[in-house]
Amino acid sequence: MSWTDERVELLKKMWGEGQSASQIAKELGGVTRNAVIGKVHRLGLSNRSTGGGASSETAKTEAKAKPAAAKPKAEAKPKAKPAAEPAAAPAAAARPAVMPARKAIIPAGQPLPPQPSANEISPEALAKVSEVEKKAKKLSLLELTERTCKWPVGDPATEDFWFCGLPVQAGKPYCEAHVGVAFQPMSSRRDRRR
DNA sequence: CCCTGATTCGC
DNA sequence: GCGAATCAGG
Repeated sequence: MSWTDERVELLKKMWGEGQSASQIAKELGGVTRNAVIGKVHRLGLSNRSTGGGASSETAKTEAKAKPAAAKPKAEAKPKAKPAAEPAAAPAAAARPAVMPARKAIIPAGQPLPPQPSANEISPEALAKVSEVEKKAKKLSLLELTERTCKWPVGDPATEDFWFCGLPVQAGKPYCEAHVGVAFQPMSSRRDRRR
């Protein structure tokens, strides 16, 4: 498998949506997540904050030891926009030309409501939670393990209290549904050193 | 053990 | 340029 335009495009799209490398790899097929990550890096879109802010947190407890590796800050985005540019309503009101910034025009696709919401739990996530709680294992505190969702349900002061107990996803304390309401944001894993 | 992304390095 | 191996961490 090679990185055709289409595949790269899908990669960019999914990565932009915050999909994990493994998910992207699975979707693409024929590649491993390593390949995806490698490509992501080569494309220079490893981190999604390009907004000009020079926010490279690499200075931590670094006494000395500086790898001094060549780090090309590849930027320069080609202008080619393959497709999906509505460009509708050109005859509308004149553009003030004082656009604050390039506000991405939403292609009006079907599944794309990733509006930059600050902190707001999606109704879907909440719905998923209540749905999940129905089939929760209702574990007691002592029954919790490393791999059981520790989301509390009910009032601890009463006997009507239990923990979700569903299998957790990855090192998180909750199952997928509860992780969804516990924290919104993207995968936050930072810090790299060597 | 599951997963995540990051980096290295031989190809 | 590519990606498996490896690393580092949740």
